[in-house]
Amino acid sequence: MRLDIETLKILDLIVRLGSFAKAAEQLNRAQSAISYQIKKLEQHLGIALFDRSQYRAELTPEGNAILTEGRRLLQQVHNLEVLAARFSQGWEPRLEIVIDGALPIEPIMRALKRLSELDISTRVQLRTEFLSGVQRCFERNSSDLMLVKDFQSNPYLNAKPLPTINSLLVVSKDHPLAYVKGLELKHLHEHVELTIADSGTVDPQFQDDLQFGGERVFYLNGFIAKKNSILLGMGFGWVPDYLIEDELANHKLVELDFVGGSCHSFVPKLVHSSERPLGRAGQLLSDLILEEFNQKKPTIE
Amino acid sequence: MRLDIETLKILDLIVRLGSFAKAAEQLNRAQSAISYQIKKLEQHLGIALFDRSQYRAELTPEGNAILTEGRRLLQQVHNLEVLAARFSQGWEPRLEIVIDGALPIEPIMRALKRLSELDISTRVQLRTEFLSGVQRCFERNSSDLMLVKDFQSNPYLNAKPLPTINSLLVVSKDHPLAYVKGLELKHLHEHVELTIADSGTVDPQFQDDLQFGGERVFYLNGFIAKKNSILLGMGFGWVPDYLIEDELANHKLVELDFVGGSCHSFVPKLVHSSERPLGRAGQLLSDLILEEFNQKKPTIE
DNA sequence: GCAAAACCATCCATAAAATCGATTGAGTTA
DNA sequence: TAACTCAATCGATTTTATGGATGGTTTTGC
Repeated sequence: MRLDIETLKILDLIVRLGSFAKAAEQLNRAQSAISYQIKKLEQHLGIALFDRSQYRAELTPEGNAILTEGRRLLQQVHNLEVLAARFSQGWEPRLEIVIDGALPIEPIMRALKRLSELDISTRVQLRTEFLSGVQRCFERNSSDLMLVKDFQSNPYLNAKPLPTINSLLVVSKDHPLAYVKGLELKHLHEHVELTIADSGTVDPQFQDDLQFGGERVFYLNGFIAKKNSILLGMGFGWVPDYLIEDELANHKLVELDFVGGSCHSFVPKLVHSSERPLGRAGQLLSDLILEEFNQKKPTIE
Repeated sequence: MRLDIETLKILDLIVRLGSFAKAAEQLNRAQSAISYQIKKLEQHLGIALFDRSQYRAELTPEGNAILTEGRRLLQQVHNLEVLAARFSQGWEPRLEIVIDGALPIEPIMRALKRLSELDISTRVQLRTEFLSGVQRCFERNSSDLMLVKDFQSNPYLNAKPLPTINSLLVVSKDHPLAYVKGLELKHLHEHVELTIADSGTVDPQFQDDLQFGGERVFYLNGFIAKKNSILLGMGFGWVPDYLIEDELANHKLVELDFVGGSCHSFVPKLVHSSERPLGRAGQLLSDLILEEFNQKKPTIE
């Protein structure tokens, strides 16, 4: 004999309609069933919810207090059922995404915002890693989606290409290498290279294959820090072009004239594993991300 | 087929103990009953709470989300049951008290504070009225207790005396009446009388019987306002002595030498109606109020 | 002022549900 | 490999909820 939700609903209905009989009618039940339930509730709680001394059964003050609490409870029950309904419609409870810090964050944020505006119950967790750290995090945490610059393929990973991003080899306009024509590797080795620490490994041999192998390499933990360091003249390095459009236009940064090339393109991928199929929110977010990327950043050859 | 609390408790227990079987044992039920309830819940919610593909049934992410919400719900159910338990032990849900503004508020506040420290669920409502307004409010609102200077008795009202309070007829030291010996009524009539508006009636004939009937009477809405007005030299009036001990000691206020007497004692009463018997909190508060009054303000002859 | 209607409690028979005990098959431990 | 543990399932049984009828009030409508 326990407190049950159904009886609280009955209590609420009785009070709203004003009588046991009306509540019974509304619920398509016999009035005796209503009386029985209320009596049972009163016995369980050990208090009189209704004062039956008058013609109409009236809520006691205690009953009123219980009703107030009970209504709060009913609201919460409703919330729980809505949550369950969402899940049963395919909305997964949580969605974890890992992205490479080299990719622009704005389209992702716009996609997340649009997802959140749909008022679904899925909780989204976003992580940023670098280089191999993305895939390592994706696999270790069984994440649902990853946005990578590059990844080790396997039969279960399903990748969709995103618009190409160009990385430029740049340096501050005040740096000794600026405006020098026909730079060779040996020239670069005389200066500090700024790069991003791979968050997936501590072993330098697996670092970014775009490194030049000079003696002085500074590892930074994000492209914003890298860009700022380059702007301060600390060294040279690769930076995605979308981050430095302004600085290139006003010549605070200049592209190096490196004989090996100063522009490097890559095709970022949106990846998920078919071992862990995407739920409804995952599919939706996946679509939104593709849409946002393709809308804002037209592909460059 | 509705969501019921009992099943949420079972769900919680399964997860805490780690298996259906252990939960069944703890609940002194057969394991089949537990399976049955969980299956029913899953059908009701339309989602799988457990993943049964492995040896041990494991919570799905959806199940985990439901469990989290469910635990919140169980907490609320528990609160409701505690509330009911308090009521069944005699703690009434609310308690309304009306006091006369002429009485000192500190002992009442101390009593209320001590009551609240007992962590009971009774909500206390306090009102301040003046003179007949106290009883009018008490009767109109079916209040539980009143603290009055005076009241119209009836067979159902049960009054307990509180320590005597003295009202003094005082005036500012700078007022023309100050230090005048042998004042008669006609002298008083030449000056402004300050008094408290009876909150129970708008008809002046039922006003405080201590009024002097002069032509210029200012009605104020509280003793603090009255005291301040007297201090400013606006007129004379009765003020309870506990409010003006300091001012009398440093002679900012002086007692009038009125031939009709300048000190008027009254015995405040703590009253409740036997038509509405006090609940447990009412009795307790009643005791606390008596204790606080008798402790702090020893009776004066 | 009287009859009809509304209100709620109670009783009893029955329909619906939860539970038990036993069994099965899969997985784990020693 | 034998002994356990785990959870699903099934049929029988107990427990609980419901419907319908009745009775004692009080209110409403005429």
